[in-house]
Amino acid sequence: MPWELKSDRPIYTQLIEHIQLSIFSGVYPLGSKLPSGRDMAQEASVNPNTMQKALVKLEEDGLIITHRTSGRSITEDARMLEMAKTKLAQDQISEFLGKMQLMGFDQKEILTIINNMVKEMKK
Amino acid sequence: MPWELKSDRPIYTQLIEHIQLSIFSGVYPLGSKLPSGRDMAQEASVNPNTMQKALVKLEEDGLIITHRTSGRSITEDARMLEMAKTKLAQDQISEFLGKMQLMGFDQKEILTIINNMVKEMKK
DNA sequence: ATTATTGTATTAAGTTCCTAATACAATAAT
DNA sequence: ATTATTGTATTAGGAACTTAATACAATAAT
Repeated sequence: MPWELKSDRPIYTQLIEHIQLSIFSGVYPLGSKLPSGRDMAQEASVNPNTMQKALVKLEEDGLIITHRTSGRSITEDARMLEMAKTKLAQDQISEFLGKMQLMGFDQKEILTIINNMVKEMKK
Repeated sequence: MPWELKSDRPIYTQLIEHIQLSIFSGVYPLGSKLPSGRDMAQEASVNPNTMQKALVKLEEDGLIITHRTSGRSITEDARMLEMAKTKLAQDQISEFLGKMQLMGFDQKEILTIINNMVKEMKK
């Protein structure tokens, strides 16, 4: 899968999303070793520090583990990965619900609008 | 209601949210005249241009109307206001669903997680 | 007609964020 | 022991954004 980096958004966030998808979809299996940061940077045509920033965030989220001098690997624990995935979702949802409340929507309204939009998407 | 401006987020976005709430909750009734931009800026202890930026955005969203030299007013049309409110919600939801999809979640998963979180919130 | 009040445009200063260049540190490989 | 490879830290340049200062334009009020 190519990296398809655009300039309308920070590169490192796009790297994060790309690698997340690679992990979730099994491109990098559980426990497998990742290419070195420099190699990944070169493959994505990106400065090593930019890739570094993405990888550090992914470690904070619990998706990958770094071994000081021998590279990084995907977490071995399937439940850990599923929890990390759920946490990512919950962070997004919290932020989303917070904004909606700031705009004056209550939970009932939010659910109604979401259900309508999902219905539209399924058409 | 005080303005309660914090420094962890752009001021103008907080002004937008504050004024939105004032409109949605009826502090500024439909069709009523708003204080001048300068007055509102002073009341919020903010530079006039910062308030200006918030007001321009609110006009783009269809919530208020500007009369070149005689100030601004809230839209008179209740349906327009309701539409503007819904559009704000839909913009948020689109952005949210987009991020979730980038992270690899499908619609079913998204709905499941949201329902669980809303259940939690109601406790 | 004059003045005061309104929104608008221009410009600049300050800040934060992103990206890159470079050097450093630790250790696996030989 | 030496070397190559790994992640890390530091620093700087530049871009984008936020806020502010100031001047301008139009018109309602007098």
